[in-house]
Amino acid sequence: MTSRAIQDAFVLLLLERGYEKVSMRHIAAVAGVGLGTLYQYFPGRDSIAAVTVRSRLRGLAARVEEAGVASSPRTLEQMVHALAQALVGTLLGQAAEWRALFVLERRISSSETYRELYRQFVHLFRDAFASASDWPAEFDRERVALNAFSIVDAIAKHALLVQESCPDAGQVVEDVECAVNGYFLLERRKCGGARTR
Amino acid sequence: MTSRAIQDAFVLLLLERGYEKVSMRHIAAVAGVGLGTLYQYFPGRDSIAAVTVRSRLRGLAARVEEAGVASSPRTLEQMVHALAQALVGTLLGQAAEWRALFVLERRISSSETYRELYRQFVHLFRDAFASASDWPAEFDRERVALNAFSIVDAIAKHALLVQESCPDAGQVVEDVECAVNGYFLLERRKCGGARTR
Amino acid sequence: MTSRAIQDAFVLLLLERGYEKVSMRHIAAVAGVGLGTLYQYFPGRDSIAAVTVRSRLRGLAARVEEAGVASSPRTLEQMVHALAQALVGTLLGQAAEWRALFVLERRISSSETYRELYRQFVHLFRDAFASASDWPAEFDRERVALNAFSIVDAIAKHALLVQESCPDAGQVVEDVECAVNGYFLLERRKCGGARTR
Amino acid sequence: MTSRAIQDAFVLLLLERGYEKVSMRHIAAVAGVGLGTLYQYFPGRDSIAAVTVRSRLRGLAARVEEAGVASSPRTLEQMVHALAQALVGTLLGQAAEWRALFVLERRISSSETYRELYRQFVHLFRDAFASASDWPAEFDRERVALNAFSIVDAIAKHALLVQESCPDAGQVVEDVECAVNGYFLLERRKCGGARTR
DNA sequence: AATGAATGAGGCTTCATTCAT
DNA sequence: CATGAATGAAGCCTCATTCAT
Repeated sequence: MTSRAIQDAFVLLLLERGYEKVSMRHIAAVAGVGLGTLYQYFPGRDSIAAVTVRSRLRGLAARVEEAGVASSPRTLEQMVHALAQALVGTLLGQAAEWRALFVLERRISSSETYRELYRQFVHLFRDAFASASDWPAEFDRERVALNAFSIVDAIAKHALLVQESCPDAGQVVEDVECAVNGYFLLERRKCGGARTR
Repeated sequence: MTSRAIQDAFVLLLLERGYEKVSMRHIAAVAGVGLGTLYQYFPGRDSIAAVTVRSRLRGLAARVEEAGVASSPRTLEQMVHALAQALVGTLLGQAAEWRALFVLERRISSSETYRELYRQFVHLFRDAFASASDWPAEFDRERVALNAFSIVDAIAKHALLVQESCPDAGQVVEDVECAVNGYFLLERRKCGGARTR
Repeated sequence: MTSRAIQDAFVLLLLERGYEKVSMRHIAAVAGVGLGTLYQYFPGRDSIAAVTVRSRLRGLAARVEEAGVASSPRTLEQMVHALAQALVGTLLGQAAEWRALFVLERRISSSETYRELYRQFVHLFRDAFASASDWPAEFDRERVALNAFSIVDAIAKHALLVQESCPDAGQVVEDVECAVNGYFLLERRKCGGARTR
Repeated sequence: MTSRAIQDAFVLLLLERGYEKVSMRHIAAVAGVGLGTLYQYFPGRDSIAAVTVRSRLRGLAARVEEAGVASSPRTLEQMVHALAQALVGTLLGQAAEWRALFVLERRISSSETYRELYRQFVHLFRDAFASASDWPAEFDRERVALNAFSIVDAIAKHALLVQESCPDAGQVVEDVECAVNGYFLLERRKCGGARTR
């Protein structure tokens, strides 16, 4: 599809030259379409950036959601592993591209837009966790999912943005699992303690 | 001084608008000088960025060095605390500014330039550590200083670049101390083990 | 055509203001196109000058060539007259313009470019002369054409560049014919002498 | 003298870079004075050009005048030779410089200024000729001197401006003498004819 | 008198966007 | 729908000139 070709061209050039040096002519040339065609699909330059970022993030969310949906019931730990694997694996698999997209996102989205996006991922985590066979009924689903996602997001973005050379995905997944499971443990204790007191 | 006013204006605009959207006319206006004056002090736009970043980093180095120099003798742990306090305190005290400068630096300096800068900080750490009262004579000064600085740098930049809202400086300093002192402990053990064997 | 309009505007302004004072905005305004349009047709300011000069010279060559081509056979003297008439007539007909173009050409073309251009005119003369009914078979075509063209060029450019007020074209043509025919006479004598010896 | 140093610097740069690319900073640097100093001696950039050209031409006139003044009486032919020798010798001795100055003069002087300058040379010739021992009393001094100078000027400028490589001064002087003496001959005949009729 | 820091007009060029085909 | 020629705002930079020291 043409819109997809345009977005792919944009991402390619974003990596090669940085956002401010990606011109509409470049995009059109790489996408293999006419200059005017860009304006048939997008109202302007910034829009290509915004739509591309959002579209890629939707794709990321879809992959993570898919990993969280399973026919057979799973434990919470298995679920954490599956989600972490999907998220971290996808990001580090195309590290440079995702790095560029996240940096760009910081630049173009308002904090409002950003919150909305964040919430989507949190809901996704929430639903996945809730489907786990051993999800503690006493957990505040919204709050726990938010915290869990924050942890995953922090570690993954750190791996992506800070380290010069890309770290090993397996290691990062392990770190994520460790941190999230540790968090769940503490949450359980809090709940239990509150109850038994 | 005029050069300083220009650099200050540049940093201000860098924070407000991002590098690519900082125009020479903007800088001149904010610095309160004529457009041509910019070109009396800097050969061009990129140069303002480069000199500003380097100058700020030299200032940072000076503050850290100052913190490492003391009339009374100090233990290694005290020295680590002093250096970490100075570095982290300075960075997080103006977090947004330093974030912007580090991001910009990634974009404009060659890896060569970057290495040179890194080395300066390592030497600074090396000399400070060597002046500690309990610096282990058996340590390889160069290597140990390099590793110690890398740890500090990693944790500080993480705090600066990754986290959305600025973390508490005291907490970050604690983390840094913990990590560096732990590293020293392991180094000592290695050396001791090697000797007793 | 737009490219032609730009070149015409350039020549007009070249006459009025001199090369260095012809700005892109002036050209655009006089050509009746937008500023950006200039850069659709030419990569930059110098290119407009270069292309314009070359294009006019090609036009000149075309007119001279046309004058040299005739259905009915002609004597060498008639051919010299026809070529001289075409060349001198064209140059002096728009003396100021050609003066400016030649001065500009001196400034922008490398000697290499200049030689290439010169050669084209020489070839043109060579072919025209060779088609004359009484062209001496014993003439070295290349060399004789080169010398003949050099004579014509010298006299024509003198008339164009040196004299303040434009001289009479008829007079200049006469001078040219006289010089070239004289040259042919001497060449014939040399060849004849060589043969009879 | 400072003014002279400035003019010399200007001429040097004029030869190297062409008028439009000679900047005030360049001139100041080459002249070894401060930028502001230029404005103490000349009201502006164009003035440096104008004064320099005029000054050099005055120098030229002085040399020619000197050649025309002699203690011992001389024939008209000797006078022609002396003047031609001085004029052509000076011009071709520094051909590149004079070429640049004459081209520049064309660009900056109004036709009024030019006429004034021309007249000075004509008067100079007039007085020199009048001092010749065999100056024909019946000659109209003004008119004859004007024509004679025009001839000299035309041939000398031709030699200077048109020819790529500098021609031999001796040859040019010979040409000049021949042309001027021929002119005098015809003038004498006219006068004589008018008288005998 | 000499200096050069400061100035801003003006030149070249790029590029997002429009619009007629 | 698709195209790309045309446009002009806006950016970078140079340089003649001024003026306080």
